[in-house]
Amino acid sequence: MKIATWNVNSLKVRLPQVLQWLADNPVDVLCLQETKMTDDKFPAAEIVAAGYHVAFTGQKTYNGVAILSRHPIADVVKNNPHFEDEHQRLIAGTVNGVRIICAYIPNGQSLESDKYQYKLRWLGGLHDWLAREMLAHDKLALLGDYNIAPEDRDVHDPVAWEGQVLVSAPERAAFVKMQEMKLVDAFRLFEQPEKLYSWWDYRQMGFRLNRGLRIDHILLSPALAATCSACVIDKIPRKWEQPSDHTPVIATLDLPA
DNA sequence: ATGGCGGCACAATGCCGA
Repeated sequence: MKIATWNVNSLKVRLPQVLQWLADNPVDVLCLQETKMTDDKFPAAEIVAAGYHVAFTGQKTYNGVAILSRHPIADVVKNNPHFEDEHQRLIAGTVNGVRIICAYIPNGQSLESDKYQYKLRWLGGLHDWLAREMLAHDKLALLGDYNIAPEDRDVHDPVAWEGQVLVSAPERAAFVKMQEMKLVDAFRLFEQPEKLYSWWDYRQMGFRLNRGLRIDHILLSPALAATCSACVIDKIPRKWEQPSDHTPVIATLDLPA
C-alpha cells in the first residue's frame, strides 16, 4: 500500500498535474492540501474517472484538503472536532483499516503575527485530537503540509532561517511532541540523500538553487511504521511547467493493498 | 530594506503563502 501527500497550491490549476502524477504513480492514497476551492467546485467527476474515491472539504481562495483513494473511504471526519476553526485544513478517513489524516497545518506568517499564535493553538488542538484517534486506530498515518521543518538538516540555510517561522523552537517542539506520542517520521526511517526538500520558493530560482525546506511529512503510528519499507520525495512534478511550489512525498507500507 | 513568484479575488492591486 502506497500513501502520499502533495500540497498542490490550487487544485483548479493543478488538476491536470494531479491526474498525470497519479497515472505515473498509482498510489493507493493521495492527500491534497491547498485545493483553494469550495466543495461545489471540486472536480470529483474527473478524479472518480481516474479510478479514485474522494473525500474533500474546502473553502474559497484559501486552504482546502482532500483524500483520494483507490479503495473506499470510511468514517470521514472534516475538521478537528475538538478545535473550533473556520479554516478547512483537516480531513480524516479510514482506508483498508488504516486511519488516514490529511492536514494543512497553518503557516504562521511570522513569529510576531496573530497567525503564528493561531498556528500554535491549532497544533495543540491537533495533538489532543490525535491522541484520541491513536487510541481508536492502531494503524494511523498523518500526512500533509506541516509547515514545520523539524531539524536544521531539513533547511537549505539554517543560519539564514534561524528564528523564522517554520523553524522556530515552539513549532519544532510541537513536532517533537507528536514524535513523543510515538508517531514516526517515515522519511527518517531510511537513509536519504542530503539536502532533499519538499518545498522551494517560486522566487529567486529557489528550486534551481535547491533553496528548499522539508515541511511536508508522513508520520506513522508504530503499527504502520513497522510495515514501512520506503519513503521518498518525488521532485519530478516540481520540474513541470507551472508547478506547485511543493512536491509529493510517498511512503510504501507492506500491507495488502 | 524590500521584494523577488504565483494564485486568487465583486479585478487593480492587496492578501497570502513559506
